[in-house]
Amino acid sequence: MKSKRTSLQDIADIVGMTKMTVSRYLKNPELVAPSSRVQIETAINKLGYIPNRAPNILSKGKSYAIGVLFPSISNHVFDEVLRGIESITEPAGYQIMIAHYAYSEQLEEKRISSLLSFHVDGLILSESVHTQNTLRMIQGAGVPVTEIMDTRTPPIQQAVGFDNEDAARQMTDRLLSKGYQNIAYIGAKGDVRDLARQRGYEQALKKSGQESIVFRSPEFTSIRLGSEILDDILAIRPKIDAAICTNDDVAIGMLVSCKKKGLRIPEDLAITGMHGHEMGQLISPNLASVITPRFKIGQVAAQQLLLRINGASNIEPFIDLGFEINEGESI
Amino acid sequence: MKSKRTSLQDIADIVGMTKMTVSRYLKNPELVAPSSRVQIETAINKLGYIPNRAPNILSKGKSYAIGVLFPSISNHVFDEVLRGIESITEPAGYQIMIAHYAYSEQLEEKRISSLLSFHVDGLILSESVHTQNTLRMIQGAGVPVTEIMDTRTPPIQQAVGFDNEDAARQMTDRLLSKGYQNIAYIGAKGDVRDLARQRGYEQALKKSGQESIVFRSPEFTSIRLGSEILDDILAIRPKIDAAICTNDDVAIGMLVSCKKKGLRIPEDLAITGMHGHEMGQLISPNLASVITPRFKIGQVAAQQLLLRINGASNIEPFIDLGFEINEGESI
DNA sequence: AAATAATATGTTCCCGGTAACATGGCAAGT
DNA sequence: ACTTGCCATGTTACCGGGAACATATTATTT
Repeated sequence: MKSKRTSLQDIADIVGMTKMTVSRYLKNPELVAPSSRVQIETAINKLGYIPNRAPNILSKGKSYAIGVLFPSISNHVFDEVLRGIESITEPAGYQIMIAHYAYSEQLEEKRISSLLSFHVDGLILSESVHTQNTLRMIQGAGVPVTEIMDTRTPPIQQAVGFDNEDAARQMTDRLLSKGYQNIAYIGAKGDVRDLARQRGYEQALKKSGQESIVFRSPEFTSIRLGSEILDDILAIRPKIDAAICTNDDVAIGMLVSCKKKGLRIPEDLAITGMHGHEMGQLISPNLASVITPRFKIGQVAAQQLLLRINGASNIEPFIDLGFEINEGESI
Repeated sequence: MKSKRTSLQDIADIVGMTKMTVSRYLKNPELVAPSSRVQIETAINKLGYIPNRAPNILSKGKSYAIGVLFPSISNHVFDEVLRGIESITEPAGYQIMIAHYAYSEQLEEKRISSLLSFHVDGLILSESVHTQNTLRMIQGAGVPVTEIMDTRTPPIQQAVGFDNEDAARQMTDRLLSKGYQNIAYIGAKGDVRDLARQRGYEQALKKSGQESIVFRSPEFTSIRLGSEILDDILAIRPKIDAAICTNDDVAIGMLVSCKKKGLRIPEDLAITGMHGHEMGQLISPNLASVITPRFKIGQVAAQQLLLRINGASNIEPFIDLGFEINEGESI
C-alpha cells in the first residue's frame, strides 16, 4: 500500500542513467543531451515525480520557504499584506508557510519553533513582543527576520510598517480641531500597536489640555465587541462625543449599535477606526479611518527579507511607509 | 557569520556522549541515566537546540505536518474551520501548513505540489475541483486527503461538510412560502459550491412554477461587490422582491446599498446570505442566513484525516454535518 | 559464584538531491 | 597525428535524526 514516492533514482533506473543526470535535467536541461532529455521526460510523465525538499534542507540547510506569522488569519488587514508578500516571493521561487498565533506570545513561540524545524530561510512576524525563548531561537537559527506593521517598538532586526502612535495622534488632533470635547479611546485585548495608538491619543489630548478617557476590553477585537461595548461606555461616561476605536471592526460594531439606538453620527457621537476596512467605506455614514499601506508593507517586508536571505547585511532597522487619514463622514 | 545551527552531535560533543544518547533524552528522557540528563539539559540550555525535521522526513518520509488549503485567508468562514482543525491536530502533535490559492485551480496545483515537496502527511482541501495534475500528484504521493465544505461533488477520497444545494433549496422554499414572487439568485466568480447553491435555488423555483432569475458577477465575492451589484440588478429586473445571495458578504453589501437608497428590507426587497457572518447578525435588519457548522467541519475533517494517516482504511466518503436556517428579519 | 536480567550507552546505516570532482569520447585546432 | 578542450555523464560524499542491533556495566536471582 504505502508505495514509496518515486525518486530520481527510480526515473534514472528506467532510462538507464544515474540520478545525477536526471537531477541535471530538472535543474538545467541544457546540460543534458537532447536524446536523453526526451527519455527522461517520458519516464517522468509516466511515473509522476514530486520534488522532494528534504535532502536539500538537510544537506544545504536551505528550504526556499519563508515563514509568515499572523495573529489571526481572518483579519482582512493581513490579507492585503499577504498579497504584497507573495507578489515578491512568488516570482523569486520562495514558498510561503503561513501560521497564526491568536495574539499569544506562547503560541507564537511554538509556531516559530515549528517553522524553524522546517528550516525556513526567513521569518516575517506581525508581533513586536516576543518571549525570551523566541528571541533565543531566532538568534540561534541565524535566520533573517522582518517585523511588520509597527515602527515604534525596537525590532529584532528590522521593522516595516507605519507609526501607530503618530496615526492615533493625528486622528485625535483632527477631532480636537473639529471641536470635540470628550474624546474616548476604545482598545481591546491588545497588542503593542493598540497600546501605541493609545499613547498617541493620550499625548494629543494632553497637549490640548483635555482629560483622556480610555476603555479597554479584555476581549479580542471584533465587530460584535464594538457593538456590545457601546452601552457600557455610555453608562460610565454618558457625555463622550467622540470615540477613537483601535480598529475598524470595533468602530463598525459601535457604529451599527449607534444606529440601532437612534444615535446620530457624528452629531451625537463621532467614531473613527483604523486600517480602512472595505465595510467601513461602504456603510453610511462613511467611517473615518487611518488608511494604511498594507500591500506595500508586505511587499517591502518580503523584499528586505529576500535581500538579507541572499546575504545583504546593511539592514535599515526601521522602514516607515506612512499612512493617510480618511475623514469620512463619521467625524 | 552563517554559523550552522546546533545539532545533536554538537550537544553530544560537549557532554562527551554520542548523539544517540542525546536523541534518546529528547524523545524518552527516562531511558537516559539521571546524571546524564542533567548534563545534556545544561548543554542544550547553553547552546539552544532547535529541532530539525529534515532528517526524519528524509529517512522516514513523515513530517508530522498537515497541509491546509483555503481559497482566501481573509474569509472569516475559514477562520472557524481552522480553529476546528487545530483543536484536533494541536494535541496530536501535528503542525498545520496553511496555504491559499485565490480560487484558482492552477494555483491550487502549485500549492499542493509545494506542500507535497515538504512531505506533508495529509491534506485538507477546500475546493472540489482540481486539475488533472493535482489528482495525479495526490495519487502518486499516496497521502490521505479530505475535502471540506461541500458534500455534493464526488470527493477524491472523502468530503466533510454540508449540502450546499439543499441549503439553497430550503432557503428558497422559505421565501416561496412567505409569498415572494420574483426571487433572484446572486452569484459571483464561483466555486462549485456557489453553483450547487444555484442549482438548489433553481430546483425549488422550478417546482413552484416560478421563473428563475440568476445574476452572476465575474468578480470575486466581497461586500463591495454586493453593494455595487444592486443597481445593475434593479436596472435589468426592477420587480424582483427577493435576492438569495451566494454568501453573507454579498448579502451585506446589498443590504447596505438598499438602506442607502431608501429601500425597505424586507418589504421592498428580501435578502438572504450564507454562513452566518457575525456582521450579518448585528446589522439591522438581521440578515437571514444559512448557519453552517464550520468549527465542526474542521474538527471532523482533521479527525478523519489523522485516522487515515495512522492507517485507518474504512473511509466514509461523505460526512454531512448539516446546517440551520436563520430567518432573521431580512425576509 | 554463576547465570540471568536489566540498564545505559555505542555503532551502523538509511533516506535522496546535488556540489564537486572525475572520466571517457569526440571534435576542432595546429 | 597529436594536443587541447568541450561535452555528456558517472562517482563520491554530505547533511542529521533515529531505528535496529550490539555491547558493556551493574543488579538480581538461584
